[in-house]
Order: sequence, then structure tokens, then C-alpha cells
Amino acid sequence: MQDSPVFNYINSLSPIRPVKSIPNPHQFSTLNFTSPPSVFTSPHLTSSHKESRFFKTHHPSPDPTILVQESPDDSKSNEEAAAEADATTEFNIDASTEMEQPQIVKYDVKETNLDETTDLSLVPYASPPRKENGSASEDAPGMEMYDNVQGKNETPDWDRLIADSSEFLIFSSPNDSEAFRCLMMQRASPSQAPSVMMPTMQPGSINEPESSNASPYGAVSVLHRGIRRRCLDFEMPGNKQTSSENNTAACGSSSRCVVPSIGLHLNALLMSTKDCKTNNTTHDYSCSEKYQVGLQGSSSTLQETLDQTETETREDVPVEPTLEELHLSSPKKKRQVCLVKLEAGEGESCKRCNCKKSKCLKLYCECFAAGVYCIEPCSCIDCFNKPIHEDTVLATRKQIESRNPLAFAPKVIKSSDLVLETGDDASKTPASARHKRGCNCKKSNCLKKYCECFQGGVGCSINCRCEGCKNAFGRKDGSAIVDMEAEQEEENETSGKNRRAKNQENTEVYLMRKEESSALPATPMSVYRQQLVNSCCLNNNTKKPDNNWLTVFGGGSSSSGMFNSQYTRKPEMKSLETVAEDGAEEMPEILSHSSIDNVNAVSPNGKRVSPPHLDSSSSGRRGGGRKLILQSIPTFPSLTPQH
DNA sequence: GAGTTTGAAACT
DNA sequence: CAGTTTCAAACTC
Repeated sequence: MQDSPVFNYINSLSPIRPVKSIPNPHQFSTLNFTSPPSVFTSPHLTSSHKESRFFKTHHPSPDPTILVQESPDDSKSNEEAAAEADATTEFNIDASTEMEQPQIVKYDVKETNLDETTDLSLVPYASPPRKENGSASEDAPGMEMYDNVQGKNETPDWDRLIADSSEFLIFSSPNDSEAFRCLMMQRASPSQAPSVMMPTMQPGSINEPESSNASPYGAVSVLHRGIRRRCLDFEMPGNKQTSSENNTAACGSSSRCVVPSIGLHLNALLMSTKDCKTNNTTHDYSCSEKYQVGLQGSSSTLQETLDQTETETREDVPVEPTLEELHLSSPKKKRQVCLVKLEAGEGESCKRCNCKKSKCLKLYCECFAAGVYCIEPCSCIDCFNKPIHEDTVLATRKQIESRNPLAFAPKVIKSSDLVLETGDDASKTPASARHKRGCNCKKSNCLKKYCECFQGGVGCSINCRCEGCKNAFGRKDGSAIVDMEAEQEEENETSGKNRRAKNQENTEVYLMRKEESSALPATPMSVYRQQLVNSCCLNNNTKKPDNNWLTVFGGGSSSSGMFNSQYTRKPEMKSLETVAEDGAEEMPEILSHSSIDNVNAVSPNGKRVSPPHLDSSSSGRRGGGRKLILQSIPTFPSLTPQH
């Protein structure tokens, strides 16, 4: 069996093996960290490359550069464009391939515009800007992919992701062979090609013949087209950055460089997004917090994989206007929103720290904790959390992770699973999500943001050591006070003033959550993620029943803490297993974002949400985490609808 | 905006 | 592991 191609393929995906990761200077050295199994990561990046090569033969794409340049010029006849494409393209051109070209062109145009207008200085991301064709393709693929992905909803295909990434690559490095490969990959997904063509292609162009072929996919193509447009609108900023700098954050002023581990994928997402506001905000709120990016440094590989998945999931979000925009008017609100986002994981990009003594190299620093580099908006002093000090950052991060592998993991996790695992707790705690480690509040009554549970928009659980818990999202004792009225009544003791403020706060949180939840569309990817998470969790559980939060995750549903990506992981876990678990933990957050469950958890009404029950399917997932992972990874591509 | 409060993170 | 200190966000005025 080992000799069989299938086995070989699986091995190639295996996280255990050192995957040929594309060097991404921007990210913290995920690999360096005691990162959890690369199981998840390998499939994404590796597969993408592999596929790109694989498709290469299939899909020769015209020279992207040419297209880009020409794109602005609409006057050119289709024939001319086709002719150019042919000339440039050395490979055989499939009709499908060409079809995409038009879109690419559009992107390019927008990007150029954005670049002109956009302030690159804002892009903190230290990502070493590689403008060279070759280098760009290698470094940024992941990040760029994120950007594109965000705008898309329907089909989270790997091919698609690759294709998306290819587009970016093209922008940055038209000449790069890698970029071509990517383009080819795009072709791999039948649905995409047609969709792409539809928009730009015109009759008479070279593509025409293929367009006919595409007809079957007409509907799909249309959808994609719409998606793409969204990406352009919202993501363009990021793209532009990408073109200029591979890794620049997209969030504009708020954007940050992503640190590889936890926030890495978040950062990527952020980068991709034009404004943190737009996509990230919505996502964060709706998703888990603090979904975060959840991938932390420790579980670098996993995180990467997750990140990609996340990106796909997020594809849906981009279109909608984000909360940030709504809140932008007031700095204060903006800040809150950003924080929320941050916690959610993606929002992190929007975080701004104000560190004075920690040099932004400790978890005190929100940016550092979020796995992102500090950016302009930060008011930190003697900041070392910058790309320039990447080595220091990585070393510090590593050190922290060595002390606590979960230090960078999301702190909030969905409790639905918890219920399943720890039935008692679930019944006690109304909220669907819980803080992984629990809070330790003494004076705030878990009614202020001092409380991580409250901040994360989750109720307190038995894991909390808080005193006088009155968490509006769910008390430690299990009573849910979500209902504002109920809360008020209970807190009669508190001054009306305080109460009012509190209510306001809660209301904001609720609203935010609501928005998030509403904004989050369930995507196939999310489902897939959940499965992965579940599998991972299950594994973890089997391995370490001790970990409460792990157990919780075992439920399979992860909550994205809408506001926090605060899963705190138990420090004890240090072995590989632990790492794997970490990765699994993180996974949940990501999933939670996309998962519909979050909505329930978030329900502003404060009504108790019936704990989600594991489906038969979920139960079926249970099995060796590793095994599941390996199996699941290969399936990723399959998820993508190629029909 | 300065000062205070708070609780997590870090340290012992 | 518990106690203490440090730190920066959250909060108050």
C-alpha cells in the first residue's frame, strides 16, 4: 500500500513531513515554533504548489503582465488581446484559462489605482517587500491568496484559492514562472474559469470558443464574477499592497504585519482586506473572535492550513460593509470594534497597542499577543514588534510558547462542544462559547472588559475563578443573564449609572455579535474546518481528557469568540501531542467564525442557546486525530464544488 | 487627557 | 503552585 500513488500523495500531505513551505519572511517563523503538526498546513501551501505544477501543463495562461497592462486599455479589441496573449503564452492555452484573464486584468487596474491612492506607509507588515517577479511569487502566495479568497464565497476550492493566489502573484510578478503556474491552477477548477471569462471576455476573443464551453458553468461563473467584484472593491487595497509589497497589511492604517503563528493567517486576511473595517470587522464579530486567527505560532502548520481555510470562509464576508465603517466615525467605537476584531483574530490587524515597557514583546502587548506586528496606529514605545526585529520577535514568541504552547491561541472557544463533553457545564452555562482558561475577576463582577470572558462576549464557566460573577453572557453558576432586563434587575445593587454603562456595553457587544453572525455566511470550507477541528479535538480529547477546553473542543464546534480570540491554552501541554492539540484548538476558533453555530452563541437576545449537539457525522468523525487529519486533508480539494 | 482600577502576564 | 510584581487595557473623572 505504501507504494501506491494514493499513499504517496497522502504522505506528501502529511503534516509530519517537513513540508516545503514557501518561505514567508513576513510570518513569524511558524515552523520554528514548537508548532503543532503541520498536518493542516502542508496541504494548503504544498498542495497549491503541487497543483500549480500539475495544472501547469493543463493551463497555460497568457502572460499576466501583458494582460494587466492591456486591461486598462479597453479599446483594444478582443482579438488583439488574444493575439497578445498567445504571443506571450508559451503554453497551450485552454479556453478556460483565457477566460480568467479578463478578471485578472480588472484586478490589475484597480490595484494600480489603489496603489496610487493608497498610503503604503500604513502597511506595517514588515513583509519584506519583494517586487521581483520570482521572489514575490514564492513569498506571498499564501498572503495573496487570502486576499482573493476573502471576496469569494461559494466555492472554497483549493484550486480556486490557488487561482486567486495566482492572480496576486501575477500582479506582483507577472513574469514569474510561479505566477504562471498559479494561473494554470486556476484553470484546474472548471467552475472558475468560466466565471472569470464571463465578465471580461468578449465575443470574438480567443476565449470565445471556450466561453461556449463555459456555458455549462454559466451560473457558477456569474456567481464567481460577483464574488470577484467584491474582492476587488474591498480587497483591492490589500492587493495593491501585495503588488507593491507582498505582505503589506491591507487594513490601511490599522493593518499590521501578521505574525506567523496565531495571527498569521489573520494578518494575512487583514492584509488582504482593504480595510480592516470591512471584512475583518464583520468577520470578527460574527465569527469567533476571534477566530482568530487562532492559529498560533505553535501550531504553525495547522494554523497555516486553517488560515487558508479561514480565508476561504471569509470570502463570503468581504462584500458586506463592515462594522468598522459604521463605527469609524467615532474613534472610541472604532477602537472597540478593532479590539473586537482583534480578538476575533482578524481584528487583530486593527489593534493598536500602547505599550511602554514591554517593548511589545510580551503578551501584555495586544499586537504581539495577536501575532501581528505593531503598526503606525500603535503608540508603543521602544517597540520591537516590528518586521525589522523579526528575529527578536520570533525568538521571544518561541520562548513564550515554550513556556505556554497555548499562549497565542485564541482564548475563547465554543462551548457547545463543551456541553457535549461536560454535560454539566453546558447546562450551567448558557453561552455557546467560553473562555478557554476562564477569568479570575475579583472586582469587576465579570461585567466589564477587564474580564476576558466578558470581553470575549462569552459567559463564565466553571473554569472561571471569578468572584461575584455577573457576566451578562452567562454566569459562572450557569444562570444566563443575557437578557438585558434580567441583567438590570439582578444588578439593582449597581448604581443606575453603572448599570446603564454596562448595558450599553453589552448592547454594543450584542450588536457587534449580531452583525458578525449575520455577516457570516456558512461556507463549505467552514464546514470542512469544523470537521477538521472536530477530528482534532476528538483526538485531543482521547489523548488528553484532562484539558477542559480541549474537551470542549471535542464537541467539534468551535466558537469563534466573536470578540476575543482568546483561547488560553494550558501551559502544560508541551509534547507533540500537545502541539497537535493546540492546533486543534485553534482550529475551532477559525471554524467558529464561519460556523453558523456562532450565531447562536452570539445571540444578542441573551437567550440561552441550546447547546449544539454533535451530529452523527460529527460522532463519526471521532477517531484518531492524526488519522482523521490525514484523511481530511486530501478531502479538502474534493469539497470544492467542481460541478 | 490624566489618573485610577483591574486582572492578565510575568516573575519569584 | 502560590504569592507578588509588572504591565497595559479599561475605565473614571
